[in-house]
Amino acid sequence: MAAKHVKEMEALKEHLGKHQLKLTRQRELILSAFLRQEHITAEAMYHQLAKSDPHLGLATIYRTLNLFCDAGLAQARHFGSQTQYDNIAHKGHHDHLICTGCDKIVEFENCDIERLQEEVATQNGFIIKTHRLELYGLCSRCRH
Amino acid sequence: MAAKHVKEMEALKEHLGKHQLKLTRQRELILSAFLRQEHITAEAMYHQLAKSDPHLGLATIYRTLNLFCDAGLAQARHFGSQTQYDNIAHKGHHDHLICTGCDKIVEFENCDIERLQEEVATQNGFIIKTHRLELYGLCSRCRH
DNA sequence: ATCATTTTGAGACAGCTTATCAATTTCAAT
DNA sequence: ATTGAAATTGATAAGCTGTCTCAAAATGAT
Repeated sequence: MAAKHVKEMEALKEHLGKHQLKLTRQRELILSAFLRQEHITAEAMYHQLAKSDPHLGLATIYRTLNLFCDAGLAQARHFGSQTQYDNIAHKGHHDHLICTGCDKIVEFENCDIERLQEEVATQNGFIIKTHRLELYGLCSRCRH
Repeated sequence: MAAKHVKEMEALKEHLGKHQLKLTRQRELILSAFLRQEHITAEAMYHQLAKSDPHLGLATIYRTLNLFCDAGLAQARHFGSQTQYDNIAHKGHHDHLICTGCDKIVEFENCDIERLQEEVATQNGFIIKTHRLELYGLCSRCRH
């Protein structure tokens, strides 16, 4: 367990304590790997951790990532046919401009949009954990 | 085919023509049903259309809804374990607030966000055709 | 160290979507 | 209107993602 993830480790322990759950070697391992990512799928983590622990089961990874969601450390987001588990602590979110002509993807960040999103959420009694913004259109080259 | 959906019907025909695809009774039927919805799952449409055509296959509905996505009439959105097909013409410009606690969906519209999106796109040489904005978080009840 | 409780790993299982393929339908060219 | 190549359909098998089952192992309070 890297020292820099102590805060998240404590948060997990607190959740475990409150719900009569136990701290296991696997949960520590998966948390450590998870906190290094911005977002990851269970399958990707399964392959990534196969080196560290070849016997770590896929079901355990799913269970543990869902546990992280319950503990407020992760956020599940359905993307394509898979579930992405977002690292809530991770900063530096960016959105996407996607050209439907050539599939080019441009990443961008806009504080004003983020602020307005918060405003909308507050008006509706929501607290935002993550978001997804994708703008689909034609880039300058594909516009002809 | 209802007369009010002529525009979408033309758009579909144009797409079919460009890709050597054919206009079938099923495609007309499914388009007609789809345009009456704001968003729908393949399964829901399957049951809904069972009255009109008991032999219409589920696979055909999936294929056709995906065709509508290619034609720019629909947009697939993965939510929970299912895929929602959004009616782009009907939906116009509204986005979603999604509660990850109870799966509640609140639709909203915000002109300022739309304007900023256009701004970002212009700065990057893009012309937006559609977009998707989803805010994930907890609603007032699930926040505890 | 003991022992009730929780967790794990492996595979079975379930839900949603796509692939397969023979039979049918479409549509451009007669 | 008929023909025939190509696309589409319907039924179902197969694939993929994620959850459930359960015996064996690990945890942690005593």
